[in-house]
Amino acid sequence: MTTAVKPRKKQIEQVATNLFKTKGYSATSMRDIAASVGIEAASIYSHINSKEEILHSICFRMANEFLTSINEVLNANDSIIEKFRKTVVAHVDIITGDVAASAVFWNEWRHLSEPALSEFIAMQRQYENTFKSIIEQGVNEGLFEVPSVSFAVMAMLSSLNGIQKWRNYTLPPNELNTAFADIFIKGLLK
Amino acid sequence: MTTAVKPRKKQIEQVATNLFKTKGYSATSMRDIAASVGIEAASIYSHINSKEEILHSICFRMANEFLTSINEVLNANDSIIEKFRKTVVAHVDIITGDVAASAVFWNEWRHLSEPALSEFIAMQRQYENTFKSIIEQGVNEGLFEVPSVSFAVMAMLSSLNGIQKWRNYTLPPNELNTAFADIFIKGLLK
DNA sequence: CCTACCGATCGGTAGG
DNA sequence: CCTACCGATCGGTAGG
Repeated sequence: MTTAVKPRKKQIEQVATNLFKTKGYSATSMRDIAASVGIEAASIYSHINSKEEILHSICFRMANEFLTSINEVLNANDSIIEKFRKTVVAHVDIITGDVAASAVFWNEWRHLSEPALSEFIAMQRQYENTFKSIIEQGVNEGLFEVPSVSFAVMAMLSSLNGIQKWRNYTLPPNELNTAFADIFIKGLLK
Repeated sequence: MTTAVKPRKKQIEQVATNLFKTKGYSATSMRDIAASVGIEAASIYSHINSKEEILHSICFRMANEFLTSINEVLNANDSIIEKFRKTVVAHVDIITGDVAASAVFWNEWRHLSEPALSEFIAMQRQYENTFKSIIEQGVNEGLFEVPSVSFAVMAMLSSLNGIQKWRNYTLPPNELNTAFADIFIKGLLK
């Protein structure tokens, strides 16, 4: 029986992700990460170049996942309500699929330095704007009624992204995604 | 014309709150705070005992505000929908009333050490449970329909608490509070 | 409120 | 992947 050995680099990133989530990026030292992996701090640098490189990798991987997912939904041939539902479900699935990485993505990106910081913020805005265009279309079709489209997007995203702070999921992931879709579709309907 | 001079201690706390919000508690040094106030780092200690004391003060002040507010609503003689509405409005008002302190309350409390940490978590739970009891009563009266009361509370609170991360309010505070109440009442109604 | 300073810890490097 | 170590910075104190 062979044991699947996780490549060190992946292991370091995973351990770091969990520590970044629990303690925060700044409060997590390279020695914390090394100790969790079971090696010396200096040895980490055989696999990665800096602490920020790990943060960069997590933040941009998640940002790409979110953007890829919303673009797929956008290109499908669905009603606007269905597009909205699919976007919410996909967003929740990405979060529950990797809660630790989502927490880092949402809470620790501010510790990126330029130019990565600006790039990351631009990706965030792009995602928000795509989501906004979906709600906007729902309003234009007379299906949704909102006091402000920006408000609706931000209220939604804050709610979904908050999952990573929950002490428990309250519902299993495959019910959580549709529960979110339902509550917000109802909330936005005219 | 006399200029109202802010007592040093209050000034230090306010400056620290803003820095904790922007950079995070761990990444904010006493020297950062001192520089923003315009004094030397060592001079801070004439007014406060430790960095954590500032965090403690912010977190517990906000926790008490939230708990006081929800208990007032609970004791009023209103319909359950009205209680729900008032709770949401009050919650949003507290956040928009001090966004920086709310951000610290929501994002930095994990850096408290025991026994304050456990006390703080208990207060959070108490608030969530009170909110939960309001929704539960709405369900019992046949007004609300939710897949899980815990889910509804957490989805709500995540959404409201997310305000502190918004790049802009999307709506002025006196419309934001009722917009939140409306969207979630609609979302929870049977 | 300042100067001067403490021990601890940080991210990271040299060299093997 | 390790030992040994670097300069910088941390929260905080002594003493005025």
